[in-house]
Amino acid sequence: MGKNEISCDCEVIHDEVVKKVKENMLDDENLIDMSDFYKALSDSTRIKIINALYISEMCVCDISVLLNMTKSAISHQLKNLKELNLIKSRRQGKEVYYSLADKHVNIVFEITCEHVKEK
Amino acid sequence: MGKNEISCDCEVIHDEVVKKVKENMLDDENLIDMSDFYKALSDSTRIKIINALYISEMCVCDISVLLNMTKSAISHQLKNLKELNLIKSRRQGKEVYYSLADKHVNIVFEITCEHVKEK
DNA sequence: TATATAATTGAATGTTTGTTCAACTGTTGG
DNA sequence: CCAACAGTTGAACAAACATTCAATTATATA
Repeated sequence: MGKNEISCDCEVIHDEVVKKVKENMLDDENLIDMSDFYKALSDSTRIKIINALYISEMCVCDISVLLNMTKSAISHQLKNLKELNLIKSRRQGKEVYYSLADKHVNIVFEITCEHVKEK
Repeated sequence: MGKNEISCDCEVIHDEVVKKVKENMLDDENLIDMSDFYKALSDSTRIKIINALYISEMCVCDISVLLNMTKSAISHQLKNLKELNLIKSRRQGKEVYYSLADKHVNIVFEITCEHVKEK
């Protein structure tokens, strides 16, 4: 299928609107980064982890107990969050401690928290 | 399985930390609302729609052309976004125009946009 | 060194989800 | 009333994903 082939099933109705929006939209790359960021927070286990780490640095065992889930399940989700740069980790002896990566994460969490509460 | 049965596979290591976090975490209900909100923005099609509506109110056909997708696919995603109160709609003749539900959506979009750009 | 515990990993499984397809509803204008 | 077009809907399908399970790595300590 050619690059410019049209796969929508209609004609444009408002040329100027589509043109204006096309010119002002973010790049695909930025938008995909944004959706990936939101994807990280779109699961209830992961948002609970973020909420927990917002309050305090924690090790995997403690998070497991807190959320009443296996270490394996938690560890998989921590890996997801780390790969998306939302959290960071440090090892101290046998334990690995996780915390939020930076203040951006805090801020977005807070803003959305307020947004949801006001509904 | 009983409500209080433990399904994690370890013992708590730092009692005080877990206690403190448990006391300060948001309610499950709030956290699930938050993850649902993020879920709405976690797909690249939906975030493109949000970005488009951030710039201008649009009808389904125009969004289809803009994103080069079928009206059906767009309509399904618009339904998702509307059920989560991120967008609203008004019918004018044959066309249905969609726009962002309120300023909260704008704000969260802007904040995350900045966050992602700064990485 | 051997053992115990913390954590990670990969494969497997069941669930969720995005898009397609075809049929349908709602509205306008001839 | 009917034809044309905008939009919606539900079922089907494939892809993505969360958790489980079993095996493995890493570290501390007896």
